Amino acid sequence: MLLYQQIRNYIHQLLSEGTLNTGDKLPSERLLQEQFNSTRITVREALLRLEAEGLIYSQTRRGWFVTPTKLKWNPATKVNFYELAKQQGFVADTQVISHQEISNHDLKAEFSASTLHHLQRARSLDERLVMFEDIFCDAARFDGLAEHNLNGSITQIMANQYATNVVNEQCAISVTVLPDDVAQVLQKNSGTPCLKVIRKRFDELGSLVDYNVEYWLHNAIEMTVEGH
Amino acid sequence: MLLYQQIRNYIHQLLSEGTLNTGDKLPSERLLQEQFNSTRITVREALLRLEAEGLIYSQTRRGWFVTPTKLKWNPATKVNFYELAKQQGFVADTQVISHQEISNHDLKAEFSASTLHHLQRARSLDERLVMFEDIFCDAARFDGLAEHNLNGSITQIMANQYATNVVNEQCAISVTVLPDDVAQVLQKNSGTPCLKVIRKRFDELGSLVDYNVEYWLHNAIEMTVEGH
DNA sequence: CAGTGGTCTAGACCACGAT
DNA sequence: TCGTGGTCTAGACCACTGG
Repeated sequence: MLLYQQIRNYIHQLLSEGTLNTGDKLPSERLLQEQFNSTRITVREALLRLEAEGLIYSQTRRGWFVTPTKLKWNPATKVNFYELAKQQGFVADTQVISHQEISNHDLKAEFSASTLHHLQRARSLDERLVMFEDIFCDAARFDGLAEHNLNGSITQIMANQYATNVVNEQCAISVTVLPDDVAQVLQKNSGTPCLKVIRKRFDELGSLVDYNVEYWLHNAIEMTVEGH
Repeated sequence: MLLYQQIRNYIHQLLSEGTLNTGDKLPSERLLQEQFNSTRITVREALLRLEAEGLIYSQTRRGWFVTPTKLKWNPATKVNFYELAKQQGFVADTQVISHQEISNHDLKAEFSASTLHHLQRARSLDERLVMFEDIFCDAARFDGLAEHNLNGSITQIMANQYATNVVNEQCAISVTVLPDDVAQVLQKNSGTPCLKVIRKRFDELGSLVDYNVEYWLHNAIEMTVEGH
């Protein structure tokens, strides 16, 4: 059998035995290298595959760690992020990365607005950064948005402060890697796999309320969808 | 800038310029190595990231190729696979990998059945293998299933031959890698990233009709979901 | 047959983390 | 200061593809 598969199997075994548990640090690359009389290149081959598999993740120059349980999330329900996380035993947190009003953006046409809010946020579960999002919405419609607490649910602010209710939503879900700027915020290497979710949300009149682009670490989330 | 990022950018550029188009073969690893005065390890670092990004894919010992457009698919609608592919300009194909009746499986309880059909199929778009699926259903309920054409829509067979209609469906979607046996069928390396979709489908009475596990090459599909 | 990707060796230097 | 992962060099052999 291939050497990197042997190493991979070995880690699999440590995981299934319970020798390694959620959040634990793996043996260092150099230790594994010695243990298998191999080289770091080969060891990393195994580790990168385990990462792609979603079982482990790395923290730059700190080590490799066992991935926690995935958050189960249904994009079609409007459950509050904190509530959802809490139900599943996570402590959730949100931080605003930036907020500005922009006037030259491809999305202007779709909103038929001259100025848009552009809000960037990052979210973490149990102190682990797992998601980055860009939120766009009409600046005129949501005038003074920034005066509210942007760490919480935007949906709630829209409902309570602007009498705007989302009644319809379209998601496009694909697998890709974190863009470089996002990777930096989430403290990951560029090239880290992710689930990209583009969400368009509409009000009763069918007009676009907001346009969100979310990047989820691929090993942090499992999506559920119900049909018909 | 990092060398592998330079190589990655170079390929990005070839793609955006149109020098490389859908299905084209990339320069060989050794050619890129010379061009950048580098080594294959570094070149492969770049290529593997581009693969994770979904832009290119490799065919063992044949080369690296530009990924075709992704199929847009809504798991909650019951559109025929062939029809969907055709609408988007693909030629679709399905092949049955295996079919057997099994009597010892974890799913037995969920079906409250003593024997299950286990059908394995692979699907391709434009001759490119992109999906593998395991289908489980009650062997007693769908007695003689194998006498029908299993290359087509199972949903249709169930509706037309067994008066069974799916009215409800639950999907769980996650990112992982192809299991080794699946990788072999799809002619990929084990460790290839994929989108895993577990689908449970129910009839009017709320009883489980079938249980499907689908593995989609991550660069072959984009899912769309509509909510509320 | 030559060319390709897949795997592997045996090193190296760096920047950053923990202490 | 030392251990860690991140990046990189300069090779090698193999199995398979394609002509």
